[in-house]
Amino acid sequence: MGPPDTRTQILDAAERLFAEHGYRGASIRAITDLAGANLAAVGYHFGSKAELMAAVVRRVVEPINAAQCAGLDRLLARTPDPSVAELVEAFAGPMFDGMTAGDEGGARTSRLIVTILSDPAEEVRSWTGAAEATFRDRYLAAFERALPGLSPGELWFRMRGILAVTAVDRVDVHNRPTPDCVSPAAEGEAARRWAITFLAAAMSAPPTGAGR
Amino acid sequence: MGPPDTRTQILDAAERLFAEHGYRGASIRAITDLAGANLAAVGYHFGSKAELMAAVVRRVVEPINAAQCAGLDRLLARTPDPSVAELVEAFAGPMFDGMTAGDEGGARTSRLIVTILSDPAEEVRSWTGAAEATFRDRYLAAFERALPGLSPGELWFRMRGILAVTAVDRVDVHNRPTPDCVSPAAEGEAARRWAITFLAAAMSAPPTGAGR
DNA sequence: GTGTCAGTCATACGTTCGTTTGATTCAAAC
DNA sequence: GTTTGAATCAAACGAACGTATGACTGACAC
Repeated sequence: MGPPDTRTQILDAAERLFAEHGYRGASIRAITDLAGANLAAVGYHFGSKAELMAAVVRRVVEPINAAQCAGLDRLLARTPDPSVAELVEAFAGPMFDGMTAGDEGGARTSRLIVTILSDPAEEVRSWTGAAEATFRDRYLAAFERALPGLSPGELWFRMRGILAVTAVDRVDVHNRPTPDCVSPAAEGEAARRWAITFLAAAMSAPPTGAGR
Repeated sequence: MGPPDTRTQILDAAERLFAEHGYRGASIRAITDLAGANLAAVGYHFGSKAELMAAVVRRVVEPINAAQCAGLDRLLARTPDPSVAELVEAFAGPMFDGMTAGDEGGARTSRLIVTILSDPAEEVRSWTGAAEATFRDRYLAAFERALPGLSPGELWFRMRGILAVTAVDRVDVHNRPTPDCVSPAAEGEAARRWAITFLAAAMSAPPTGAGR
């Protein structure tokens, strides 16, 4: 409730500008201006622009990862063999939570995640906490049991498909949305249910035959 | 067979470096160095860096769009009501074609497309030819007929899901691929079939109920 | 020979970038 | 009152950027 400290205001401004203009496109001058802070504050509080980006990403990704992890725990505590739909909901659902406050229906956070995923800069790629790899493997194992007969390669492909849809599908990839359609980003709850439906069906598809 | 002219070599180098480092991350100095051309050649042949990017994108996207358009024509010439799987194949298939020569299994071109889709720079977004909007609406109408009962908003969401999966799913979104899995980007043909399976099932999902 | 012109070249300009520095502020500690 | 240390500030640094300029090259036309 107290006045937000400079560090937090810089994080907020950076999260917004990194999402809007990408890592390279957001200068620390623009960030500190938006935050109402001095140019040197980034160096003082974070060390460098790259470390600021890492802090921003950590703040966004960690709660999502924690929720994904907790969701799987909750699921496995109930049954050793969750359904595909349950696994999809537990994995993809958290990406839609906490994306509504101050965020245009999640579009901004989604764009930030896309920026992270697609930015080829080496410094941006070293964002993930150590926890990510372990719980991801746990999901992989759970999906593997729910989808017998699926090759490891195809399962891996499909898990990345979940990431792709949840992240990309909420930003305006087309510059001109069809006018007679409701803007998907405007309705966070609808997007969530659409995504779960879409992905549960996709994950449940029978294995691709080896033949042509 | 003749010696490639400077213009083409710059286009090749730019396509590669834009894909690897993004629009802002690839300097025209690095591009002209890789192309073995002079720094001023970009200005001479293309006018500016933005126009170079536009030329690169046009060269990559136009054959894909043409193939998507032709695929729909071929489909509609056979039957007025193609199946969802046929429509998915016609729409997503061309994104996997012509991505094998000189391109690491399509990963590089995919990354370039992701760069285009996700880069928030205004100048990058004005890439699409006028043809794109029209044939996209034709696909929209065809999917609408094949999927009665789907709201326009959800249909729109699903079509963007196709783009997300075909583009993102072939780049290494995770920095550490699970070691015991075949790298998906390495096998272009497998990725193509996996994507079609994945997306056909996803598109064919029943409409999301209005209820909670 | 002279003129023309597309292409290439070295070089420089002005801007913006990330980072660093050293002074300054100010509340708490003693 | 003095000291301390975290925090903020204006200012400057060198590097890299996109772009512009003017000279040079060589083939072709007349």
